Amino acid sequence: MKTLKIPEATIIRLSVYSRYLSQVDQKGVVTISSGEIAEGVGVSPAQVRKDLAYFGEFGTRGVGYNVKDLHRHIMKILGLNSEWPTIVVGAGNLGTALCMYRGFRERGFQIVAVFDNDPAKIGENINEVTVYGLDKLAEIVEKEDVKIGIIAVPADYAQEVANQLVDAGVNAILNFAPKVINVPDGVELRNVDLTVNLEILTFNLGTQKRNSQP
Amino acid sequence: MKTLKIPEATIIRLSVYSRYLSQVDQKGVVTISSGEIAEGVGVSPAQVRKDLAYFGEFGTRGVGYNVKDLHRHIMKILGLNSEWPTIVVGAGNLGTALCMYRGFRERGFQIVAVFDNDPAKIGENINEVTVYGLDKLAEIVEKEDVKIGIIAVPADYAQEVANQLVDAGVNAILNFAPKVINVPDGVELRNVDLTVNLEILTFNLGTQKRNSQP
DNA sequence: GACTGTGAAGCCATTCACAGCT
DNA sequence: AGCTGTGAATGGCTTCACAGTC
Repeated sequence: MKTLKIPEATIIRLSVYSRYLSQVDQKGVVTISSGEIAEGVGVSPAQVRKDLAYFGEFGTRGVGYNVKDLHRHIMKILGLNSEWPTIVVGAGNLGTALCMYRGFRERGFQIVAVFDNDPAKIGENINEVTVYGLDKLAEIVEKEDVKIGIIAVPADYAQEVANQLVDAGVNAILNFAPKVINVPDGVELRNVDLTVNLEILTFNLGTQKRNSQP
Repeated sequence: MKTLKIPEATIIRLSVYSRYLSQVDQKGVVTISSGEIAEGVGVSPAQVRKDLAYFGEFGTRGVGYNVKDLHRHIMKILGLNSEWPTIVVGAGNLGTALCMYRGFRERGFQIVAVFDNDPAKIGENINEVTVYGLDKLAEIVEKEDVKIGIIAVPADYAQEVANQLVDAGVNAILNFAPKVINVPDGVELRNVDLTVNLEILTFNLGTQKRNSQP
């Protein structure tokens, strides 16, 4: 099978393109060029074309891309043509915020349950999502056919929770705990470290000062 | 001045190394090799050495690195040897979660104020941080010497808020709104898009299935 | 004339492999 | 003997430039 490897950077950009296209579509625009997309999201036109070319020929030479078609294609590529039942582990501040975050549902990620070990929280509702004890994890993952788990617990519990998610049958994990965790082959893992991003800013502020006389 | 360009990936890893080193330090370990760091954070030993080599010679050949020294050096490189007063704009779920998030304060990012336009929220306290109207932005940025602003408002307001932050004198912006925003040269900008990360997972789940017969 | 799709070139980051120090 | 620091080699992503299509 001809599966040339796709750069992760390309996937990130496709995700950005798709959001931009849905904005443009809502304005009623029918056709768009790689240059206009590039302008709208801050990359080069060649980059846009190259990214799309990994997956097929979606445009018309001399004309551009049909906005609706291209948007639909990208959503399909990203696997967003169907719903993804998702769970959050950790009903603290971050976990609660994630449950309430609208952006997830808008893109097809429906949070079907939250898990926490604090008895005071179990049984409560966060934005119509019920908090369960971790002992219910496997049961709900199976019943709701959950493939994606989000870890929003303190760093010290992250690995343990990851293990439980894997055992329960989850295939993909988004980890918000600032700790490196290990998962078996075949389980997808991504880490979002909120402080890393602030630290890149402070690093850049430091070098900026250093380079400020041209 | 000899300022060879540092890859951003290196900065991200330095941030991860520093957290790992503080864990190791707390266990009382005095010396560590590039191989052990690599093992602990999931990269190659050569990568660790290369990353550090951009900034100087911190190790001892034949021995390794002194944990405390290396940690201190990396914190200095990242600009984390002093406190960074920080503000959050948007007192919704995400903004509230960010204010309550302990990880920020642990690394020296102190959130000194939150801003929102909702009169019902103004004057309230979130985790000892007061919510102000946006009209107080410039005043507080100046008074508290704030360099970093975090945007946690809906996508449609992100650019407007970014402009106000820049006008108020903020040098660095962390944007959580799923929208491309523009800032003038000299202002550092990073975007954290929570849904992008989920979408990379779903993309990978899709290709995984496709490649599953070896 | 305008814009896509794509091989080739250029550029940047990672890995290799070994000299140099303790 | 063990481990760092680093030039050289590799691999991968981005940009260039142009042939192909409408």
